[in-house]
Amino acid sequence: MGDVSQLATGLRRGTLEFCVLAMVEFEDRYGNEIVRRLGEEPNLAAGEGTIYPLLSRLRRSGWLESKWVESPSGPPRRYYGLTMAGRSALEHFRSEWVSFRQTVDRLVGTGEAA
Amino acid sequence: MGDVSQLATGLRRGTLEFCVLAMVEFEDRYGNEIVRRLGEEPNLAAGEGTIYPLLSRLRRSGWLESKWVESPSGPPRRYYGLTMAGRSALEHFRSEWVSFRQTVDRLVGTGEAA
DNA sequence: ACACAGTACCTGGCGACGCAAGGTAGAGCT
DNA sequence: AGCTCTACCTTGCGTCGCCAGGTACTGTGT
Repeated sequence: MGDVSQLATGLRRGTLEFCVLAMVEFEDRYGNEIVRRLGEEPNLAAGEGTIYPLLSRLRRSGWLESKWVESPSGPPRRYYGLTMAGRSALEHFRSEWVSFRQTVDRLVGTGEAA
Repeated sequence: MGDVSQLATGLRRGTLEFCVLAMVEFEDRYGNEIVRRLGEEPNLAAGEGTIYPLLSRLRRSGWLESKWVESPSGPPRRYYGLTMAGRSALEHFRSEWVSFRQTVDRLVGTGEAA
């Protein structure tokens, strides 16, 4: 567990799903696209084995909805978009995240333990 | 999983251990004390069943060391302190955290997906 | 002396989730 | 027909937070 490469993995937990929600907030996207875009974020890079199950979970939770769209070249894609519930979940996360971020900054940031 | 109360749980993952490291950076503390202090942090409250195994892991990882100290009233306490490795792990987390925090702020914060 | 509460430590089993590896299938090209 | 690229999904594993339960030492009241 003390492995350094595992550090980012732990941080992703509980945040990644909301980053995905945010990615489809204004524009529908499909799985492989999300994987590629996240791959460009140094701290959030996640493989297919992480994203596809995550998308399925979010769909089952009712936060995402999907529709199949034929690709101009290649197999059909499943496009995801936010549901009402997903939108409010994202909003809720935003406020929760601000609070959480501040707490961690205070405890860990400077070393001034509370 | 869509449960709201689970939100903070996911966020704690990968962060809690470094908050604990930070708590014993300048002063040795014992398990129950850490549980109580974390309980006062709204976003990081964690029970004994979380903290004691966490402390054991950090000890096995070589990031914490411990010594038994008799209590002025009550059973003996196991006090934890940072090792050299723990100190550098904490430093590493601090820089990693800043980077991670910025990425999440950018992706989720305003909704302006990258 | 005895029971009882308070403090302090630890563990077993469960569920959630990230992830590597492996699997299926359509589209296009030669 | 064979090959490659794209796209989707599943299986099995390890990690970790957490609930519930368990042990033990100390001090207090009767």
